[in-house]
Amino acid sequence: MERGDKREAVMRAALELVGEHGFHGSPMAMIAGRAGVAAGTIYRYFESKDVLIRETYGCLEEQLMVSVKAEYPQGGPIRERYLHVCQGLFNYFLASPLEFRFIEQFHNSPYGVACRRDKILGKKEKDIITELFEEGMEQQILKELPLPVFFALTFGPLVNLCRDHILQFIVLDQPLIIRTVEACWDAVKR
Amino acid sequence: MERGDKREAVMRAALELVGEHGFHGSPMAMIAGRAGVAAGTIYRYFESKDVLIRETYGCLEEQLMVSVKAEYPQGGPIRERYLHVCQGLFNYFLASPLEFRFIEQFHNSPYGVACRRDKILGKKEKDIITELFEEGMEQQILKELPLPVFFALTFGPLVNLCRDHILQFIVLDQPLIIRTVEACWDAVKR
Amino acid sequence: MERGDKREAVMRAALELVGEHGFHGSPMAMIAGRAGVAAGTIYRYFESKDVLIRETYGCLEEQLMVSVKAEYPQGGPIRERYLHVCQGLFNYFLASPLEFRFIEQFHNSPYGVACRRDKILGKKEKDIITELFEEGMEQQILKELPLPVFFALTFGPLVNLCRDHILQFIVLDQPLIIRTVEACWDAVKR
Amino acid sequence: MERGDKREAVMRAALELVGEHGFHGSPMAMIAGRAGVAAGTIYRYFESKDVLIRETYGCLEEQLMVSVKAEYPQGGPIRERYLHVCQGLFNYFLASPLEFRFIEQFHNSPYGVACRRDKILGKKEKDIITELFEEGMEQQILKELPLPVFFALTFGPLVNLCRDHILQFIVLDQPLIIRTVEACWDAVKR
DNA sequence: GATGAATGAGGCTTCATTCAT
DNA sequence: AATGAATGAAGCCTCATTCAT
Repeated sequence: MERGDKREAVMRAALELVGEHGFHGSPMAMIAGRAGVAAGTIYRYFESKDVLIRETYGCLEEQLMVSVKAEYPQGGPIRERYLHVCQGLFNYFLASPLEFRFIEQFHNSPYGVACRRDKILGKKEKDIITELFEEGMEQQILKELPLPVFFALTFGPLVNLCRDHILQFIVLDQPLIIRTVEACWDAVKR
Repeated sequence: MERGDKREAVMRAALELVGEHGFHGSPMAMIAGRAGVAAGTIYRYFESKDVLIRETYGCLEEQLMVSVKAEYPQGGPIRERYLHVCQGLFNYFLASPLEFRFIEQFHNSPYGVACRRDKILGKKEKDIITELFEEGMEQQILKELPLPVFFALTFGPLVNLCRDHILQFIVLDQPLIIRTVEACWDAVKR
Repeated sequence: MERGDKREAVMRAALELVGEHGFHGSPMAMIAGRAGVAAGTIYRYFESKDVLIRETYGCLEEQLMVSVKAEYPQGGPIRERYLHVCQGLFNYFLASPLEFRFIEQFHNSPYGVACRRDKILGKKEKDIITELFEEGMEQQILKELPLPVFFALTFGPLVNLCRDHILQFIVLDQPLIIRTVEACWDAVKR
Repeated sequence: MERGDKREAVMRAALELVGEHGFHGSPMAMIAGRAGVAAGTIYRYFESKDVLIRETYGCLEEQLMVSVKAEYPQGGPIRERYLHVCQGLFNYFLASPLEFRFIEQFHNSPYGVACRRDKILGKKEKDIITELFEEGMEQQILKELPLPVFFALTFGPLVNLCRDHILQFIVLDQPLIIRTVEACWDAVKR
């Protein structure tokens, strides 16, 4: 296995195990085992378990944004852009259940809170979705609400349903996804 | 302290500590300390830590339903009942941040998944909210969607915003709560 | 074994093992084994290995001072008091080789340096020996030297010889001890 | 870098790091880093960490003896020779704090004990200082004492004070060094 | 019933040493 | 000869659970 591969393998193992059993159900030794390396080896690539988790999350977030931005109708009507983003997220998550589970676990942990704080306080670059909401409000197409409310109205249902789908409590097909996303649009539009 | 009191004290301590520090940040010894009992004593009332957590959750869920049902306009219009339930939940959670945090932690853990499975598969009695959605669909006031989608469109944003409020990423006051709940209504109504 | 006994047993085990193998040759598990308790038990009595070491040292230092002060000819001539202290230390150390080894290891470690710094900077109460040197200088019986030099001229040889004796590189009997102590007196006296 | 240079570099790095952080604060990887070689490379020159430490010590001891012998008034009066040796050692150690720290660490470790045993049991060649003491006794200039007592009376204070100086608990200047060495002379002389 | 000291498995991390390149 | 990634044993510490008092 080559150098980069090993790093990848460790992150992949962390992704899988955390997705399946949570952070506390995923000891470093188990991650190492799944990755096919010795326990000590992980520490050549990641300073600590915390760092491993955070970097794994970082990669996932990047992938996610890439997937959302793909074919994004920049400059198109707000509604179209909103539907595009939501459907993109749905499709990404449903196609990547492990990634979804990991991201969820991350957000529901001290890591995630700190991360969210940074984002809301604007320490991270303003993303495509924030822009969308701000522009929508300016154009009086969206309701006049604080940003976190838009995020809640959009990602709250989305995340909820992806989880239910992955846990097989519901089956989401394209038509249902579209109808759900349109319901979210009803929530945010004026 | 009497028998029942001791049991209560332990659950209260578990609630507080888990709300503050999560399951893994709340050792049994610490729960015992907070409850004012010896560590071993907890095991006279709860078979294991898992059981303690689950029973504590059970109590919280009951309280929650009581609070939602209070002054519930049974027989009134769907919209009014929907708004009543949502506002009730918002107000309950914002007034009980520890309870909220505990419930959230619970739902994002293996316990929570099993619990949710039982509920969706109908192993538990049909609750007031399910009734509301089913009736609304019958009357063609609500959209035609699977139940889990209604839950997602409603509780997704609600939980999201309560968390943000408790973490002080946003300040929810009554007007904003109302506008948010009305946005959720827009999502579910036809 | 009773509560106090267990604490004692752990310190005793630490004393013995550190004396024999040094700090790094004395893992907590080995100390526990020697003390006849489980590894985790040590942590009921001592917050960490560091604390265990420091408290063990503290006890030894107390014993040492008790032994030095016993029959101390307070108010007697400087020379007599000096010889008394030195002989007391020699006899204590030779009778307690494990204690000696531990104290030595402690002094030659980061712990010991911090401890020494506190003592020299006067953070600890002025001890009987410091008094002796200061009084001796005032009375012009001792040479005019900084305190650390007196300590070096006295404890340097003393510690060196105790080590050699314990390692059986030399055999110290009472006459030799007396002659050695008198040689030290020659070094400090005017 | 040539073969010899690399070996030197490793020993130099070991010296520095052990002097600064002790044996256990100086992992092989860190020594390698400081020396500018790969970790594995060290093992081409030294069988193990133990061997590296011992050989490094050996070099230092040689240097030390060279420094002591420089301008040594061979054949001169005992007192002059004694003062020369002691002052030489003081000056060497104060000018080479890392070397001093390393030597000290070495002596206070299992390595050091074995080393000392060999020296005292005469397995090593008789050194200049031993000669000095033996000659001084013969000439009845020095007290009649076993050799280890002379060593203790001389090196005990010396090492003690060098440490205090390096740790900045005292400042040794030439006059104070001279007065201290003379005090040691008072201890050993008849 | 209540206590809380004791247990020991298990978690994270370090580091001397090896070995394929 | 040199490299440095990989190994895995071993260290410190935590904590759910038990049991003698």
